[in-house]
Amino acid sequence: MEYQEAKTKFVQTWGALGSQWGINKTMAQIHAFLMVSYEPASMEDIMEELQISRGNASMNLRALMDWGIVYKEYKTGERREFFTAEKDLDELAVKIARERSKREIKPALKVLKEVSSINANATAAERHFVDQTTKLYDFVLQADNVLDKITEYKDNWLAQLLVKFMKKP
Amino acid sequence: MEYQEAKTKFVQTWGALGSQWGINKTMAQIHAFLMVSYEPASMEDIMEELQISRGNASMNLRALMDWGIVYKEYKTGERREFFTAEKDLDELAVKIARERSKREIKPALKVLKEVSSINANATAAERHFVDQTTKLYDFVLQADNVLDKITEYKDNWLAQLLVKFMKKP
DNA sequence: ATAAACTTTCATTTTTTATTGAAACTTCAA
DNA sequence: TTGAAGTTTCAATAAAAAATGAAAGTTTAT
Repeated sequence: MEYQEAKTKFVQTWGALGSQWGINKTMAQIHAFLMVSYEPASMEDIMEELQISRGNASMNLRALMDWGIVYKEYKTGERREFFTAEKDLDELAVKIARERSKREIKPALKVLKEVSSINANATAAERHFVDQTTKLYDFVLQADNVLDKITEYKDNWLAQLLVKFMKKP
Repeated sequence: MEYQEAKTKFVQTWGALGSQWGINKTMAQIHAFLMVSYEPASMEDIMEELQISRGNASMNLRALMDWGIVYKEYKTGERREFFTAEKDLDELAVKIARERSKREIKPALKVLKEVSSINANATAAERHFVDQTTKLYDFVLQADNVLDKITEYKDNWLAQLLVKFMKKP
């Protein structure tokens, strides 16, 4: 396999992985492309490489910047804007984790809290509902806290986590 | 809020969370419904509660059973099949993690390995590509290993993880 | 102030994904 | 062995999500 083929394959795979995890395919592809680009890329470069429209490129670049994992760059003497991706993987993981926690997990927690707090214990079914949603709330809250904790390490959190787990108690 | 309303809200929310994470909405809703059901539910019950067709219910129940998080139950003297969800949250998380690792992460790793192993170091761009995809491979591999390790604990892995992280080194 | 170079927006269209429903299949009881 | 009660399959359809592209908006140089 040579360079161009490998690059395309990588971008496609990353895009597919993205969709499986609820991230728009093109967004994941642009990110993949920028991650392996040696130099900052212009919107034209991206449109060309991924064969997508200007609007699509613009909207997904904006989304990636909102996530904090793609940056705009200005080259002196150049009118156009260029883009680069966060390339530090620890930093990338932390940002994705934070963003998904904020956008998806925290709102879900709020609802879990609400529905587990209803006043209903007339029937066994009602008691079971309250019991189960309470457990779920506790579980998700704890998971979210762990996520917070480990991302505090920032640098090398994954390696540290592995070390901790190698020496079982 | 009373019981029925809370139940519906919970099922809807769990369904929405599912789609955000790449799991078909109905599949997540059926799972949510079964998790808070005190008694095993028949296909009719599920169709009724979620207002979905027989085919849809059948296909998503099958998928949930493939994931190992919903079980068939037979009631003596009953012709119909009943369904229950895995209710132990540690067990549930472990099964989901395993399945997603097997279906999505492992295949992605295979591709990362491939594309990072190409023979290309003629240009700076080529070297950067190999370097970056190698790092990504290592990172994803490590993450997948951590996932494996922590799910080995099975019972209460989340709590243990939190404990480990409370006492920072 | 003008216009060239570039970016953003959003109504429309396309693509992808999920759902339906009816036919085929299975199982069990009589 | 027949048929009633139930389940599965899958081609057709519907719904949801993503992409297009042209018009509107910005920015900068002159």
